[in-house]
Amino acid sequence: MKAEAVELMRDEFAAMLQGCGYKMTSQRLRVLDTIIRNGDKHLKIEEIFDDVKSDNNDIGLATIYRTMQLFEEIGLVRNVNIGDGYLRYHVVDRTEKSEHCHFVCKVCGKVTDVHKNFMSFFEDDEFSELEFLLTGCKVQLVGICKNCLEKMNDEKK
Amino acid sequence: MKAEAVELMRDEFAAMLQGCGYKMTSQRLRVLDTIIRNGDKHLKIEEIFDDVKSDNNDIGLATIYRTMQLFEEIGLVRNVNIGDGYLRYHVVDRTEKSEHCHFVCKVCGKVTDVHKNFMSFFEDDEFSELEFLLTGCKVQLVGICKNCLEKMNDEKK
DNA sequence: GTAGATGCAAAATTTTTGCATGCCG
DNA sequence: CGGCATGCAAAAATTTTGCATCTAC
Repeated sequence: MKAEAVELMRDEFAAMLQGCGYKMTSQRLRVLDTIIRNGDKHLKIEEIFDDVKSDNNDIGLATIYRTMQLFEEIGLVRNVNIGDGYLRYHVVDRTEKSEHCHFVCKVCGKVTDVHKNFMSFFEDDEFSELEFLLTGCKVQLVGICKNCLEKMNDEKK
Repeated sequence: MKAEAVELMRDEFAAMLQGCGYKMTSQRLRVLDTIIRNGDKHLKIEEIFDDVKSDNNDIGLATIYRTMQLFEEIGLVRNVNIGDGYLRYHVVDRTEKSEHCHFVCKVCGKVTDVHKNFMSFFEDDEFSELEFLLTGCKVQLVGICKNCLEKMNDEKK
């Protein structure tokens, strides 16, 4: 998504915020821009902070924390936990039927989105015995990415 | 698993440690005892700390951190991330074919183990295009547990 | 005896909070 | 204007580290 897209979304974004009793501010718009430009990067707070600051305009770290909590609350982003100890976020794609899953390379740590609906896996009869209401699922695949596999092969030679 | 079981495991445990160049200590044995007695509780560091301390014998918090890192390294435990911001651990059951998954109640936060092998879900042809070597998967189911569902029903009445 | 382990306290990290000031609606 | 938002700094909370001492092997 390009900067123009962010520009176009601006009104819709303001409406979302106001609908929940929040205000549109330049900081929130700049954070929105950053997370949309890095839609698939699963940025952590510090990375969002650095990116937002890079436009020669200061912002407080606390504002990033508060803004991401707000974005999560209004359903704009979701947090991803790849086990590296940082809060990471990705933009929610409303056209997806269910949350996508993440493949994490255990060599380089890179996260790759896998767009596939897993909910159906968990909605069959086998699970009816579990006695709870299932509303969502998070799937994390772990392995070694193509890049790292190639590097490992090169080193062998 | 009872205390006797821990006692019986002691030699095997010592062998595991020594095989990796580590020493058997009373602290490590007490931590082992705690995590085995609470096998399905997914304790966080502080809870392990409190439990180990409760036998009227002091231990340092740093030791718990170092011990859990060690246990993870030798494959005795695995960390679970239910998104509450704490490092949590569960004992690895070597009789399970793959890692089990966790159901997290979004009302009370309780974690329930679901013993089911999901790896086969991800090993079919649809995934061959993904271009990475899949070695494991973590599945987290989210919903509302039986207890909370009942409470919600009671409140309606 | 020696290398690894512990305990304590200090440090480092990450995240939250209080409060004066600023700015959206 | 009024109240929500921001920035800063201080505080909290979690985890790591350094070092003297201790202990397993």
